[in-house]
Parts: sequence; C-alpha cells; structure tokens
Amino acid sequence: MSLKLAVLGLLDLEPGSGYALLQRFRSSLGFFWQTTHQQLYKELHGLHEQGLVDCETVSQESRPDKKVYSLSARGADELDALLAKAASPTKIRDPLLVKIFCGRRLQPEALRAEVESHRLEHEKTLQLYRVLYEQMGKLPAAVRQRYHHPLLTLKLGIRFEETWLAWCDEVMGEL
Amino acid sequence: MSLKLAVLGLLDLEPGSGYALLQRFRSSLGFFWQTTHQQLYKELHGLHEQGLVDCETVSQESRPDKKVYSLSARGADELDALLAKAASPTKIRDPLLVKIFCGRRLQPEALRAEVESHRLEHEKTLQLYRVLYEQMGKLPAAVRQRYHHPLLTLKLGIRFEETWLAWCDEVMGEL
DNA sequence: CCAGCCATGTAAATCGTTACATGATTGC
DNA sequence: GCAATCATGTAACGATTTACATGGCTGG
Repeated sequence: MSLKLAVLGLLDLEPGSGYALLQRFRSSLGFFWQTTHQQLYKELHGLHEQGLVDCETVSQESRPDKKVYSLSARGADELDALLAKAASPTKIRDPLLVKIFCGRRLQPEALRAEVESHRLEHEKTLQLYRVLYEQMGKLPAAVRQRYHHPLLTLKLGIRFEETWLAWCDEVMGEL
Repeated sequence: MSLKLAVLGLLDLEPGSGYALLQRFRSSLGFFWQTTHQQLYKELHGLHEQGLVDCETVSQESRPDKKVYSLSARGADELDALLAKAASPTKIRDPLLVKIFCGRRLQPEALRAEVESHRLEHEKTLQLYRVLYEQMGKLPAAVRQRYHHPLLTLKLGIRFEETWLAWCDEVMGEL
C-alpha cells in the first residue's frame, strides 16, 4: 500500500515518466521506501487501469518515447483516502543487526570489519543527506513550501545516520 | 536469508520449540527482524529437512505436545557459512515517513495526531528496551557473556528510539 | 463462561527481488 | 569501441502477510 501512496504522492508534487519518477524516488522517498523500476512500472500500469493517473505518450527526438503520468482527479481523491488511514507502525528490518545478534561464533575482527564497512556507507549517506538538505534550503520560497514535508523526512534521515555512526563507534570499542 | 540466519542464531543461543522461539523472537531479534509463526514453523520444517536442526517431540501433560529443535553439527557449519557472508546494507522501510512525505494535502492537525501517536509507541518501546537492558545487566556473568552480541543490538534499538522521540518533538513544532 | 495462553499447522494472495530483454544516443 | 543514460517492459522466483483451522487448559 505504501508504494501506491508513494507514487501518488510523487505525482502530486509533479508529473513525470516512470523513468523520471524512479530517479526522484531514488533521491527522496527511496531513502525510506525502496522500489525497483519493474515494480514502479507495474504500479503505474495498475494506477492507470484504475483511472487514478492520466498518461500521455510523448515522442522525443533522439530518445525513446516516454509516457508522462500525472495525478487525475480520482487519483487525488484516492491519495486523500490513503492519507486518511493511519500509517502502520515502523518496522526495522536489518540484516546487519541479525548478523551481529548471531555473531558470537564469529571472530571479533570479522565483525569489526563488517561494522567498519557499514559505518563508511552511513557516512556517505549522511554526506549526501546534508548536501540535499543544503540544496533544499536554497530553493525559491514557493517551491520550498511545496517540499516542506519531504524536508521533514530528510531531517529524520540525517538523525538516523548520525545515530548509526555513533553506534558503530561504540560497537567498535566493544568488539 | 536473514530469517534462516536468525533461526539458527537463536537456536545457537539455546534450543526450543517453535512456539518458544517465536516468543524469544518477539523480545529480541524481532525488534529488527519480524516474522510470523507461519513463517517460523515453515522455516523450521525446511531446516529440519536439510538436517540443519535436530528435532525431538516432547509429550506434555495438560498441554499440547511440542517439538524441541536444536542446532545440529551441520547447522552450526551452515551458521558459520552464513555469518561469513557480508550483510546486505540496511534499508529503512517506513510507512509513516511515506505518509509524511506525501502529507502536504493533509490538515496539519491530522499529521500532528499521527506523529503524536507514533511518538507514544516509540516511548513505550524505549521503556521496554530499557527494562530489557537492565535485566540483561543482572544476568549471571556466564550467561551475560553469551548474550553480549544481542546486547549490542539492543543498544542500537535504544539509540533509535531516542532519535525517533527527538525527531517527533521537532516535527510537532514544525507542523 | 469467556478470554487468553499453549502449540501447531495449511492455503491463498500480495509484495518484492532478480534475471532476462531491447535499442538508440551521448561522452570518453 | 565501450560504458552509461534514456526508456520501457516480461517472467520466474522468493518472501511476507493474512486468513483459516484446531483444541485443551488456566485464570478471573
């Protein structure tokens, strides 16, 4: 259900092709709701069949044709209906934590290497989030207004990454 | 794959029936890797077929029979093999964040109510984690040693919940 | 007497990942 | 020439969720 909400929500911000949506996904919603192009295209087909999005095929020179989707009136209603429902509670699903939980049979160095490598990833992600945060601060006021809610989620992303780093450092000391 | 690792890891800590494992799941690993009894029983059947766990049926008075599973020698090898693989990177998947991201069409009060209710949940969870943390500190030294790795994951759980609370407070001020 | 715990399972439906597939254009 | 970007899809498989199913015992 969240994928449907995510797609409608992205189209509410602005229309676009499946390909373009996927890119926006990857640099915003994708931080806390991943998808693949296969899933996204399938979802768009489904939404179109149900009349929740409009679709216009656009021919391009020196590039494949594309289908530009936009939110229909019924889609906007559906979006409101989805937003009216309570969000189901957050669930963490983390293979690294499973591994650490089960890690007593493993050499400490092996685990430390793993934690170290994840730490690096989180550092990169934090950097990225901070750059995006800066960028959003520089947007024209009208646009910034529209992206106020996405910005709130980005703030949580930053807090989470900082938390990861602090924990990785703590764990490195205890392994 | 993480479920397999999780089950083998739990059995490595101590044997138990599917039912008992599920309860341990819910108060430890389940904080960052959920499962249902259906999935767990199926996994146990699969592991048993592959000879990775041993299974002994125990009759009980005034209670249904149970099947007590334990890690076999081959299961221990498999566990080591799984632990040798790198854990795939962490992905957050959070319906609440999707909702907030898409929430600009919603009344601020509606979103605030949602955030408030999630905040309460996180507060409860934090309380629970802290109690569990205290309890683990009081275990006999030998057992505490065995649960050192689970404790590390609990520490992250506590940090995460604190992060959630801080963010909820921040967001409440900005909606 | 009813709810909840103990204890195990099957089946269907949905969701998500991975592999396979195409084909032109642009930049190094 | 080779890799990456643009742009879209099908198919198979695996994972996860939800519904259905049973039945005795314990505590309030």
